[in-house]
Amino acid sequence: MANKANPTERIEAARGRLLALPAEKAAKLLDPATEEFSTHGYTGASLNRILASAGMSKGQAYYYVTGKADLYLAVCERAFAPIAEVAGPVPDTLPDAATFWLEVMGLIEKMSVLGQETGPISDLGRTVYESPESEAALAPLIKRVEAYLTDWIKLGQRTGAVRTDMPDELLQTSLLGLLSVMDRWFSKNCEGYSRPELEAMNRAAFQMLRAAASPPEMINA
Amino acid sequence: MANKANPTERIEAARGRLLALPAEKAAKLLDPATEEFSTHGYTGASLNRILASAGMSKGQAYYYVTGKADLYLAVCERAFAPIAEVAGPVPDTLPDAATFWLEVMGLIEKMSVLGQETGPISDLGRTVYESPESEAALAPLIKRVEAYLTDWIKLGQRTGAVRTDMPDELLQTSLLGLLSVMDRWFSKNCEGYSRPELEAMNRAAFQMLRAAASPPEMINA
DNA sequence: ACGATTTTAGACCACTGGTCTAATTTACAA
DNA sequence: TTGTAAATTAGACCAGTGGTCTAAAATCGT
Repeated sequence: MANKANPTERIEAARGRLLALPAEKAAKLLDPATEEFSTHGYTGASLNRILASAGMSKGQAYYYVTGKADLYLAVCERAFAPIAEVAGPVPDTLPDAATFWLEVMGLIEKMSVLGQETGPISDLGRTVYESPESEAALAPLIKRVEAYLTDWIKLGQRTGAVRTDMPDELLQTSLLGLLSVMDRWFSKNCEGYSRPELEAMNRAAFQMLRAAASPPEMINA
Repeated sequence: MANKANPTERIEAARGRLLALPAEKAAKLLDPATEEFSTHGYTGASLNRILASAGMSKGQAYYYVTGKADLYLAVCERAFAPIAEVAGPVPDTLPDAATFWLEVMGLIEKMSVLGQETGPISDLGRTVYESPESEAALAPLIKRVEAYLTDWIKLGQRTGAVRTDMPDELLQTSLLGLLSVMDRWFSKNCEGYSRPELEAMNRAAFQMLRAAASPPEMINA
């Protein structure tokens, strides 16, 4: 039977079917969806356009995904999966602030390299905070990312590398915002610059992040 | 006559009629529209809902505004007008970096005071960069704001207060992003804190902005 | 070969922003 | 006051939206 299943069950059933699909088959739906969400944002994206360009019927798609929000979540989870993989766990302790920033720099480096391989994930990333609707759709994903970032910030604070003079949430929001806006810029403009120029800019951007995050005592004037 | 007017003429005609309206009459449409755009973002907002809650017919509204994009622009321009007013012109020169930051601090202070008076403008502000569609709709407004910010940054660079080690656009994007994300946080969370706490947080946030913008030479470790 | 289950197709629904015409109201002149 | 031209309003109408649902088709296990 299993009819009249409550919504939670329904979405989980559909999710299960989608995940059971061979990646290649899932891509038939997720690829066009990724393209559409990237270029039009969440609310602006057209499900019908996605279906048309995927060559699927509505019934077929809705068998693997319960709606637009669900599809959006699936798209983002797939897109961000490699990043999550390369991220790795947050260390428990570090000797001092300097090594903390070295670690962070390495992490960012890895991610930016990955970003260039994987293609422009930023266009999709910028849609995340587009509207209350999009945030709601991605709530589970967002929660995980923020928890991860929080762990790093807390580690930074333990090592004395990160300021402790404002509420955690404000600090975290600010740094995440700064990071994402920079990421967006780089992914948009990286083609106009040479490798050495890019590296210099990367260094400057990293220094900016670090300066923002560091305790105020470390600033001169 | 004046039929078959080209699109530019049409929108200007409508704009003229809207501006000619007594503010109180215009508010009948713009107030519900502001509410709707704030809570649902640009693409997510429903024109029909706005019209219903304004008690206007479609024909009436479209007489003063040529479409959703146009209405959105009108809403944002009205909402940001007082800010633009209090902003004032950018000085030509300043003696040194310290006074530059004093000026900036004063400016931010003025704006945050105004923000608390005017009500939560940030909910609307966050919708600006929601999607390509919303950005396109606000293009004229965005251009003006960014030009203003650029002037301040250039002044800061002339006085040695602001770093010059990255492309103008990256610097500007980053600082604007940082500012807006902070503004959003404050407008959302200011009610949970006492006055002294708020002031302390404000100081910390400002210091963070300053640290990010300052030339790297000014950082110790 | 048969019955049960999974999968697909697409008609259908209430809604979206936008256009257009016809009616109404307003303004002004004779 | 009346007549007429212009400004303003009402709402039917259109193609397109995300989402639901039923009935047919394909697949599987026995």
